[in-house]
Amino acid sequence: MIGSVSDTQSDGRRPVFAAERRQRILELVRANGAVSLRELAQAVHSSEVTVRRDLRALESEGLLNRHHGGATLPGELTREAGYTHKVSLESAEKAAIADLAAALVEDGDAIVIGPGTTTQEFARRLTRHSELAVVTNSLLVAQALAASPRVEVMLTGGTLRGSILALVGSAAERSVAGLRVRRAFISGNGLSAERGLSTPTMVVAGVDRALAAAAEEVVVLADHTKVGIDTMVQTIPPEGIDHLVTDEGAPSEVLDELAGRGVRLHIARL
Amino acid sequence: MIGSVSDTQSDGRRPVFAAERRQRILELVRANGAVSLRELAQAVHSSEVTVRRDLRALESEGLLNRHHGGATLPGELTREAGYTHKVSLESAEKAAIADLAAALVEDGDAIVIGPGTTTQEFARRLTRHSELAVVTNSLLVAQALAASPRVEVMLTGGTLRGSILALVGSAAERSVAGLRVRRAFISGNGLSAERGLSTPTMVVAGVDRALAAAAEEVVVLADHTKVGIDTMVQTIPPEGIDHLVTDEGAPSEVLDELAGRGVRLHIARL
DNA sequence: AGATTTCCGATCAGATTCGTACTTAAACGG
DNA sequence: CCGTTTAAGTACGAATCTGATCGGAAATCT
Repeated sequence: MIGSVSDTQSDGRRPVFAAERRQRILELVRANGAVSLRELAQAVHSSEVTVRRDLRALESEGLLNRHHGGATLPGELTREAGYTHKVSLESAEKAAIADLAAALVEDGDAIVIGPGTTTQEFARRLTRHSELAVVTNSLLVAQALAASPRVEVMLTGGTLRGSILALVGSAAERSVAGLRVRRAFISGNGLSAERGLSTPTMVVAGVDRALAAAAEEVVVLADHTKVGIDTMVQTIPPEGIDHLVTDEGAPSEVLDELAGRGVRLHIARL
Repeated sequence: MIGSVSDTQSDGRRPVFAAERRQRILELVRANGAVSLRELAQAVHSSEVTVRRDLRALESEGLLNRHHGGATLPGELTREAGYTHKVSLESAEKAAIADLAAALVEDGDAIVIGPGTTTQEFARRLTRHSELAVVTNSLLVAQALAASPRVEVMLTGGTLRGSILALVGSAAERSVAGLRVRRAFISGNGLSAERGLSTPTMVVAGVDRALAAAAEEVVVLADHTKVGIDTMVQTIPPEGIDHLVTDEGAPSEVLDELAGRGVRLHIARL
């Protein structure tokens, strides 16, 4: 379709090919960070429907993010891969999971807590424990425990990832390298029987692995919307997971498979 | 990116997407710790109803806490009684000091920021800078800068001191050991000409020293209530202080003495 | 403790935008 | 020369976003 160079009439009219138009759209979005659909249509001399189609294609390639009214760069405005939208209504499930997971913690324990809204909820449950030592890379988890005088909170170092308010990077991984705790409580964006726990970004995966490596046992906290889902980067293989805390909505075939690989299941009832 | 598209007069209409607006709201809440609903509505040029909806969505994602009249950072301690009380006190002086100190930062700098209400205020002024690298041991400073994509924030590791939401201890000191930045912006509880900067607790003093040691120049931020005061542990001797940013109320004899020891003075005018 | 003011939640209406179906135009091949 | 295929434009119903209003709840003041 693009190969039809035979007809290059170089006079006043410009034959705008689809690829050329999309490239121009990308340039505009990159230059301004956010451009409205109307402006784009005007800029490339096409109808809004055409631009919409282009945007859909570009979005599927991950080159930009589409919103109501226009498009933006990926990364700047996006939080973690949009999974947070789904999670927004599951607060009851999360609370139940957090309750159940808190039962796995005993006074005097040393534990690791990873970032995530579920683990944050879990951390709130620990304020009544005594003589707890908690290592985390999540600012929200740290703040949830900051007011508890009998819980010692250690934060890993690292560069701050603003979208999830957690510390990542080589410094974060190094700072837990010499650590040894009893249990690590980790969340993620997807959990499948084949690939285990996974998240959509590399840097987050790196620290998650490091956190898990510091613990004798790994406890995964995942509500049912994440069970059976695979995202880009694998963090913990199924064999590395010792406990899974989830809620009733999780597909049983995935749970059975995980149990077959040695994962102990804890199902929270609402 | 917000300021760059501010030429609304020429076009008469600017595309503000929902996601963009929410991001801006988050930015404001993180930078100020607590923002009223009315202020938010005014800042994003939307109705209060819309902001309320946004807040509801953001709260369900755990990114902020909302309550009557506005929203605050997530985490219980952020609006601890003593803390917000202190923030409101002398806010005019602190703001003036922060403004003046922000002028000492240039795009592309690498700086260190210590904990404290004044330095937190100072950090808020840096959200518009580009290509900034900030190292801090204060969770509040980190959160103030979390939403700025052009500022890289690195947190030291360490054990969390809940009362000031800052990281202390040997791990914190170690993590800045190999660091070298241009300027360190430090606050404290007292500043006298004889003993320099001081704080009432040992562990805080330890990190303050470590932070100062990582910078070529040390900038002390202290409002007039701290000038002439000595507290228990000395952190930085007067010779180690390169700049002092304070306000008009500071006793001139102390300032003169400090100037005589090589401290460059920056007096903020209200 | 009671009254007043402020703020929140819910419902409704207006406007814009999105998705899909349908139509038109051009290119390609026989 | 004509049918088929692909891209682009038009149209319309559906979904979404925003702003306004009103009853009720919460906080503040006296």
